[in-house]
Amino acid sequence: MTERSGSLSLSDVAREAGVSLTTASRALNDSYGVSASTKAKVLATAQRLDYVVSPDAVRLAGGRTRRVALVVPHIERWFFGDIVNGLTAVLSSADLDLLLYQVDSAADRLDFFTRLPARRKVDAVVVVGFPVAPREQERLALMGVDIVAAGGQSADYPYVCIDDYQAGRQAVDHLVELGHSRIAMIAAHDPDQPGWPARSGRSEAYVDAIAAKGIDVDDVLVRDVDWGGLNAASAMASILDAVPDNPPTAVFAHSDELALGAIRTLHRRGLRVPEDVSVIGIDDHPLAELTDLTTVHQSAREQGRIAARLVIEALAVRAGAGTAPGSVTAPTKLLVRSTTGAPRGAVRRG
Amino acid sequence: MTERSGSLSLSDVAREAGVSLTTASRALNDSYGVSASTKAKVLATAQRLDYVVSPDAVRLAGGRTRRVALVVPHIERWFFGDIVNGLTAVLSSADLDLLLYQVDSAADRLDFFTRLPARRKVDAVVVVGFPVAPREQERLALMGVDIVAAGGQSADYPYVCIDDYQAGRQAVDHLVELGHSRIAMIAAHDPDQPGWPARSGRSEAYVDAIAAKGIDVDDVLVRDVDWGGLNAASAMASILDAVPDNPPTAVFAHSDELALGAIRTLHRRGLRVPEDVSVIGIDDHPLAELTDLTTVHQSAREQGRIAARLVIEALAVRAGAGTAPGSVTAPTKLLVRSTTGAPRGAVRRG
DNA sequence: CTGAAAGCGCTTACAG
DNA sequence: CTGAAAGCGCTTACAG
Repeated sequence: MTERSGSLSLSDVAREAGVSLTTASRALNDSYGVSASTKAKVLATAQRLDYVVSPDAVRLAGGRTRRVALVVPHIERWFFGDIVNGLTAVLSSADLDLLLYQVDSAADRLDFFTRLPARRKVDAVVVVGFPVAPREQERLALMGVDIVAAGGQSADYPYVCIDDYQAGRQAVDHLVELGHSRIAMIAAHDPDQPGWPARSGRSEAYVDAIAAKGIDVDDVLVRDVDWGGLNAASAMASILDAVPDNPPTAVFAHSDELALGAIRTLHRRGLRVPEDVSVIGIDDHPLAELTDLTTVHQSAREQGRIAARLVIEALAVRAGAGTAPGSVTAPTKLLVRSTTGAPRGAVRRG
Repeated sequence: MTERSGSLSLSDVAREAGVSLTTASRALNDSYGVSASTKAKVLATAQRLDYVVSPDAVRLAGGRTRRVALVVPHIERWFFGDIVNGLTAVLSSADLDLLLYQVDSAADRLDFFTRLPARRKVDAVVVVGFPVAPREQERLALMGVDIVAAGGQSADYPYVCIDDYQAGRQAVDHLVELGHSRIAMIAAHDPDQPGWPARSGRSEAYVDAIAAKGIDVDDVLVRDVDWGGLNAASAMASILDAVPDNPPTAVFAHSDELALGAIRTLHRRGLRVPEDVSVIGIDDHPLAELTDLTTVHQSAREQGRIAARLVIEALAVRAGAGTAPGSVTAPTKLLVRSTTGAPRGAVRRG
């Protein structure tokens, strides 16, 4: 029952500094109407006493909570984990706490969106990796919290994400430039997050890049799978089985994990990478370096950091400072390693 | 400024139910001294009105926050991410919120341990993957919060983790039983988390398993590296270079990522796995399945779930119910896939 | 079993 | 520029 372990309150600071509670509060909050000298005195006292504000009291009294909710699916996956990593780093340096809500399934989402709004627990929410449905947007709007999207766009919220079409072009154009014309694609989608439109940018890029070469897309070379390396492995096998006499010379996978799955199947079928088949992914997953996978790099961590900054800016605006945050598109970059090369024919020609 | 978006308070429920604020509070909190009928009436009213308690008010008034802090390093790594996944799943079903604190460096830790205690923001803290130093234990004790350790033991806190020695024995014994006697080991440690003693259990197991066969450990076959596949790749190269005429016939890596790094070097040196060298890891990382890696399986997610239950039990005890949580050792299991086999000699003998 | 009252630590009109 | 006072939504002695 040793509840209060020595932590002192604002009134302690006020008394010690010789001012009223009101003034102490204003000084600490940079409110208007406090002389410079008084403010300095209060700040110094607070510092000396190691005073730390009680977020709960602030919230109850109508102030900000200094808490932000992070709504994220599949936190165990590299991309999301790295976003969280970057996010927490800058959020904590701004003295903001992070409430984590994992929403893998549709049920989780419903639960989150119906529960959070009940009592405002946070000042802002960061939605990672999935689009917010119209009804969910309404609930969020009702709360009056600031919202930021990371790893994708959503509604009109400020966002940070890569340009999926651009990333796709970087990957497929690389294959095309190498001389490939028979290029397979393994596209991914998350069955629990239907309607995520961004991913399709990668598919559009594939179609365009190939069309630019005057070739029609051969649907038999395209597979759409649930997320996961194993599914990609099956998809690759399925493609190979469908065109035994005329296999693709290259594979564009929507992600590195998918690419790794495809490579596994290729190896099992006795095909060499890249001699027989080139493979490229997107992400630059930590394992991509370990497996010498050619890929299109993106930094999830940096996107997390940017999302945090977007939140901080939005909070500042609300507090009457700064300007509304603008969305940012994170850069992507082709990283040629050892899983792509010129197709056989091209080599022979040399 | 539309602050309160229709969320109603306990007094609304009390009025509606025709009881006092006090009684309403007691009914909702299962406190003693409320007739069954009154309690039922209050509960029904609260339900009907969609009442949700304000955690901040509760906390301020001296109640519980229903928040738990998770202190975890490297959340982007599979093991930690999966622990978080399991943890959030059961915590949220118990209506507990999770505050995430990432502590990768020593500076992060200092920051966390000095800041959190200032104002109790949580009822419990789950420490994942690193030991709590004595001074940190003191700060935590001062807060009067419940503490649970996951992914390792720490002080006298209830914990959930695997038996590292046991896991190590399962891995090395497998190699020994296959007929290997020249077994290398790539051990890992996190430079940012010195003093984590659990890992050494894996090393002890290596020594014992080999000694049990009457063989002395050859230090030239052992490397201790910073966490990460690339470091393991270098370590493997270093081992091979050290004993060019008498290379190991098997490698025991402390984790799957390390094992994958070792395999990469083996392949680059033209060595086949498992024909020339067997490799085994520990974890059963998602990629282990994709790479057919033989390993010792452990479920990080399950450990996360168990940690959450430990927290819930501890909170119940504090509320006067249930019994103190007991620590649990999560099971591990050898999973033979395709990276281990009998050594050449043994094969020839057959 | 039930209720009136004080208090948790702040912020914010409202008056100087 | 500064302060006394009310109130945020709860819990918990203290009295019935």
